[in-house]
Amino acid sequence: MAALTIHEAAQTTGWSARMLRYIEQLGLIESPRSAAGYRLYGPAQLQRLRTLKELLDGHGLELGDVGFALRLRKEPALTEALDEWFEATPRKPVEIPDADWLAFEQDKHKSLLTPVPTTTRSTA
Amino acid sequence: MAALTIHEAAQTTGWSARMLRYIEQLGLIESPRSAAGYRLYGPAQLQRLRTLKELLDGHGLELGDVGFALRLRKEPALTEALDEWFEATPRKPVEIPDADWLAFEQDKHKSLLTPVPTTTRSTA
DNA sequence: ACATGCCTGACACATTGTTGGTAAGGTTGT
DNA sequence: ACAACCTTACCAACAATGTGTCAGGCATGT
Repeated sequence: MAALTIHEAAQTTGWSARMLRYIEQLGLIESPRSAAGYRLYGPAQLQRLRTLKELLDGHGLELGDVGFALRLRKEPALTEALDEWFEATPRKPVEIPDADWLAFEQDKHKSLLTPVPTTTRSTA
Repeated sequence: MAALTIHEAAQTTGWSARMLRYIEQLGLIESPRSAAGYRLYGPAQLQRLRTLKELLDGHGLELGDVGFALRLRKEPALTEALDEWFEATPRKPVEIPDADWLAFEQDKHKSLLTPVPTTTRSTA
């Protein structure tokens, strides 16, 4: 038998079988299946599982984070939307020194502030 | 006093004041402070808050996801590490001149040659 | 000065994510 | 045939998120 079963793979990688299934469910590592549907872990999968662990440990990540990173790779539109949002940063454009930035901000307020009617606050 | 206070900003953006502080705590939107430490929300921040809401709704994200995206921008090493992991695709691992790997491949083929398994395979 | 509003913390609660365990049923090797 | 192992699905326990609220202490406007 060249490939390992899930419990064997768990043994050698340090994950639990439960987590191996969970990782697959997150779309992070898909193992081939036998004709009967058994997961088969080959060297590639084992390597990936081990490096995944290092990745998490080394950078303080969680599986969900890697899952999100995967989503970013699969959905360029999402990456783009995030890029756009991050670029609309409230930080000053590098060319404008602090004082000018503040003046700029305040000036902007006078013209286009409050797109919503009265700021009536009903005390909660 | 050109900028809005936190409750006013909450009012116009649809977030709660509590969430505005939470968002700041996550490092997503930092508002300038008055001399006494009051948060001051200018047009830039308000815009950012509104688009943040759209971003979350439109893509089914959570604040933590955006926080993680921020981390990716601040830590190129992290992005690189993830790139590396994702590129280590299970099809062609690094370079394993291992007989085991070939054996695994053959086994995989053998498995794939077998027709539909006897298990109750409901074609979802 | 007083009423109101902001600040930081902290406690609380619902929801969700993570991880383990167990049960019912098919598969495999001896 | 039988023991051992896999699969999916479900329940449970515990941690993390998201969100409200309240308390004690300054700040601000009238």
